[in-house]
Amino acid sequence: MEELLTMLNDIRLMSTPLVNYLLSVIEAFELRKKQFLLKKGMISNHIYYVSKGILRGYYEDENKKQTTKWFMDEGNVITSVDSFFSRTPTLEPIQAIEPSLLFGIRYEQLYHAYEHYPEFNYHGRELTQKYHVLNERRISALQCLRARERYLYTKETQPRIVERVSDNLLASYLGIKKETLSRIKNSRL
Amino acid sequence: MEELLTMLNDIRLMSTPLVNYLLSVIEAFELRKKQFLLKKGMISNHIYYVSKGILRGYYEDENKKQTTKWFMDEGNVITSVDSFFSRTPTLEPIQAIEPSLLFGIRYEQLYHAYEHYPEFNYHGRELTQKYHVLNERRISALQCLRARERYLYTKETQPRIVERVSDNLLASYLGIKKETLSRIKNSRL
DNA sequence: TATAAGAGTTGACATTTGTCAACGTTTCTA
DNA sequence: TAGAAACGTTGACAAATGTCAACTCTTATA
Repeated sequence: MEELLTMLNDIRLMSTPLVNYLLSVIEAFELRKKQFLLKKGMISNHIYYVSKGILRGYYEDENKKQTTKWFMDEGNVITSVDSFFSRTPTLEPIQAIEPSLLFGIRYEQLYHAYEHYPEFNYHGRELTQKYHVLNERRISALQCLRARERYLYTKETQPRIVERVSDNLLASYLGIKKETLSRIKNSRL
Repeated sequence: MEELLTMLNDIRLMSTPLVNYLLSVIEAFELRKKQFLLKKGMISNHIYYVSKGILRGYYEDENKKQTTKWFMDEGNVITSVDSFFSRTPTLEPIQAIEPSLLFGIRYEQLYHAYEHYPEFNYHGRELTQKYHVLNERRISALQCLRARERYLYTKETQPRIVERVSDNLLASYLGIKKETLSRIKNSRL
């Protein structure tokens, strides 16, 4: 919890009333391995800070084929972005890959903070910008690079993630099959 | 200019001092067809509102192969996101596809507004969120769909863009070759 | 207005990646 | 702790997409 406040204060020092409000509404969530934080069809009502563990958001098509859209570990802020901000049922379930500890705030309470503590929009804007920039880079990688290069790029830019998740999940994040990833790793491609 | 203020007031009504500040720092920019708004290696110092026209941001690799990262037309807010927010030289030149009229504000003046008119962080946050959500959807399309489906999805979700740009540029946006796009359009794939 | 440059199409063929099936190894879990 | 499930690897082959070259048709421009 302390670390979350530190992260926010590092963006810009928060006033005591704002801090007190946040402390009064933020809740802790514990997840077991493979447990779901959000299931398909639900509206994402919380945004979470990852204190411990690693999670993924994914998409599952009609044929049950899963595509991992993101991995997030300690220090990151997560939600099903589209669902949370557009208030619609999500196509993107979120699942813990390892046992995880999160701190979450509800949508209404987040917007209450934005309305009543205008300074907090600064934090919201900076955090959204951060993930927006990361998404821009991810789009470049998906659009411009081939399978092998996407793997090397991801290993370079997100080494902790690559070490931490199974090849099965990593392949679906890279947009390739696990067999192809295996061949790439063993230089057969 | 009026339309830009309307767009911002629609997000949340702005105070008169904020409006006056914006009016004092926003400049108009006119571009001819094919003219550059931003060239590779420059730091993106402005963020722009597109009043008339259509532009693209793209990436060019060592072999001069271009990949269009986005198209934006009337009513949108554009910049080279990574460069603008991380204050680094851009890899993403921006070029007008048609003659265009833009209204721009400098980075320093935008942040001046964020600091001195806290209410404006609300607008910055909402706009960043909007494009963040669009990027999330684009990542899904790039990662989950094949060439033909990406074309149909883009025609469905951005019909104005598909009608307005050449197949050459559209193909590079879809991450495929113009020959492949031609075959898709003529149902040979 | 002649000429060049750009845009879209098509065919033949190459390359990349996926599919399916099989197998050994590790890790859960009843 | 035995059996099942998940994971990673490999081979043979199939499907998707790229490459290159040629050709037409339009559009821009000297």
